[in-house]
Amino acid sequence: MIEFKILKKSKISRARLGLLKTENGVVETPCFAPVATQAAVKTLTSEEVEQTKTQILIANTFHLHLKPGEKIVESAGGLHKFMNWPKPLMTDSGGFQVFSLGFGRDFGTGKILKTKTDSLIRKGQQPKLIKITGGGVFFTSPLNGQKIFLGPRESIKIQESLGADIIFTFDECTAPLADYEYTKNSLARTHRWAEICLKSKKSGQALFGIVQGGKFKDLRIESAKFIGSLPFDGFGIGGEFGDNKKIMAQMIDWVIKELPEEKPRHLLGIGRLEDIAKIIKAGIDTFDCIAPTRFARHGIAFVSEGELDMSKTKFSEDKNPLDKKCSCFVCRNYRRNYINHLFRAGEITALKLLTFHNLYFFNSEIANIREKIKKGKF
RNA sequence: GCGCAGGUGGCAGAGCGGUCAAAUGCAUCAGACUGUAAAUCUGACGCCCUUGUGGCUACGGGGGUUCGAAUCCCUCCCUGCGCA
Repeated sequence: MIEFKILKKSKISRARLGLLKTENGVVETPCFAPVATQAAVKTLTSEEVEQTKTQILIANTFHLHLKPGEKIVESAGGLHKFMNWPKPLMTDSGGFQVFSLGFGRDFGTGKILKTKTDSLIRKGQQPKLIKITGGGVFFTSPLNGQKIFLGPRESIKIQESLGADIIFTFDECTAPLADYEYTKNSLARTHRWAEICLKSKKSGQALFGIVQGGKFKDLRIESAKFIGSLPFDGFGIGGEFGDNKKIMAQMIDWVIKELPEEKPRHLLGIGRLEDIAKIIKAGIDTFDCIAPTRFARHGIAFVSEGELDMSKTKFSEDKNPLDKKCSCFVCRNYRRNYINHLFRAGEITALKLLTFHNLYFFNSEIANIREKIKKGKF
């Protein structure tokens, strides 16, 4: 079980300062959760992740079900022991894979639409490789074509075996191309699944219900009201976030107003550097995103100036640390020219150094924000 | 000196008479990435412009055969290997 305590509410925004207590430790919120899909933050050991001041991780039900299978994790004593991460853990339900391996893959789109397209996903339409039904989703593993069925009961059962502190309801993350009717229909299904998840859970893990509804205000509000009315331990806000960033904050706003105040809210899959302040001000307590880790592997350092592509030649003679104000071991000990060299030389150390820095930098930025909230300045 | 094999875009390396401004890989440059199929993906990559079934210059140098040559012939230069 978890306990959520709100220490302070901002008077100038919806931001709040809180403590999320779990059996494996306390999370100071607002807080970022790095993504450890396959029970690992890519390039880092769990010990290294701890050194980035990370408080909580999120792993993935779908991927761990495929490999190595929840039985193996369970027999290892659960995810915490399996990956030697003694701190709080979340598992995503597999609902994101309904999108990422479905329409996301078919249309080559992410959760936020970049370019306007005429193609819309209409009610009744199915992705090429997966089949979404009322009872759950038939996946085709992209790895080997294996067929996997995941519904609310299956997802909860797997998540119980994995043993994270916080688990999520099985939902359908809808695509930004989904039209109103598709989204409405999908939402009804996601709501039904949420109730089933709630009923089928036997463990003492905290269960977060996920709000969907796409870009449609009435659906978002309807979803927040419905999910918010159920006895979840907290709430996830998922799905697409519109055609541009301006809409995103507004969409969070629609939802947050409808959710019970005393419970934690997790924003699923959002967290580029530029988003942090906005989403915390919108009232988000925790959020996860692959950006700091994946971008690191693609050469991007998150620093005070913004996102720097450390693989560019312009850094080949730059003797500065990644960020002058950052106190992580990478910034204390290494210079940009070295990291640039590592990238150009294809050395995997480059990926590790940037991953470490990005996480540390993210966590520091958010720690600063917590301080500001405490002082009433955020 | 003789014999053999070669000289192709930044590099490696295909092509061996037209569909070749020239495969592919690497390198380079630019862009993307938001609950991770991602140490990934996309695009550009001879020069010029009015950006096009456009123009120009190109496959070691020079000459030739041919309607047409990176591709065939002659010659020169260079490289590698072998033999003196």
